[in-house]
Amino acid sequence: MAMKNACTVAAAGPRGLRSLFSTLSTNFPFPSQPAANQSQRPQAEPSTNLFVSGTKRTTDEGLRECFAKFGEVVHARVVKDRASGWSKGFGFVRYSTLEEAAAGIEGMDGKFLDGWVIFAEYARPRDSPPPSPPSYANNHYGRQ
DNA sequence: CGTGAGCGA
Repeated sequence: MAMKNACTVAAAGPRGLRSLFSTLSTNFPFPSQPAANQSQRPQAEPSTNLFVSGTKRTTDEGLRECFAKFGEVVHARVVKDRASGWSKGFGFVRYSTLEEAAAGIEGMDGKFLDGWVIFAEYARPRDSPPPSPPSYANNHYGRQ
C-alpha cells in the first residue's frame, strides 16, 4: 500500500456553511432567467476528450495515474508553454470510451490534486489548429 | 480560508 500518487481524493466536507441564510432570506425562488444567453461556455457534449484544469503542479503522468482509476486513459497531457516549459495550469485527458470519460469527470471533478483543485470537463473539438507553421499537409488528429 | 472557469504546437 504505498501509493506515491498525489491523487489524494480530498473532498471538502459539507461544512463551511455558517450564515448562508443571513440577510438574503427574502426572495427565495429563482428569479427567472434574465434571458441572457451564455454564449459558448464550458460544458460541451460528451466526448472522449477531457479538459482538466488545476494541473499547475501536476504532470501528464500525474493526470494519467489519477484518471486511470476511472477508465482507460488513452492519452494524458498537461499543457505547458513550449518556450519555458512551465505548466499553463490545465491539461487534457483522453479516454477510450465515453463512459470512462464520464466516470472520470464524475469521479475527479472538484477533487484535490497536488494541493490544487482540479476540474474535469469535456474538451472542445479542436479541428482548427494554429497555423504557426504553414505545414505541408493537413494534420488530422486521431478520431474515434 | 486548498479555488482559477481556464481548451492543447
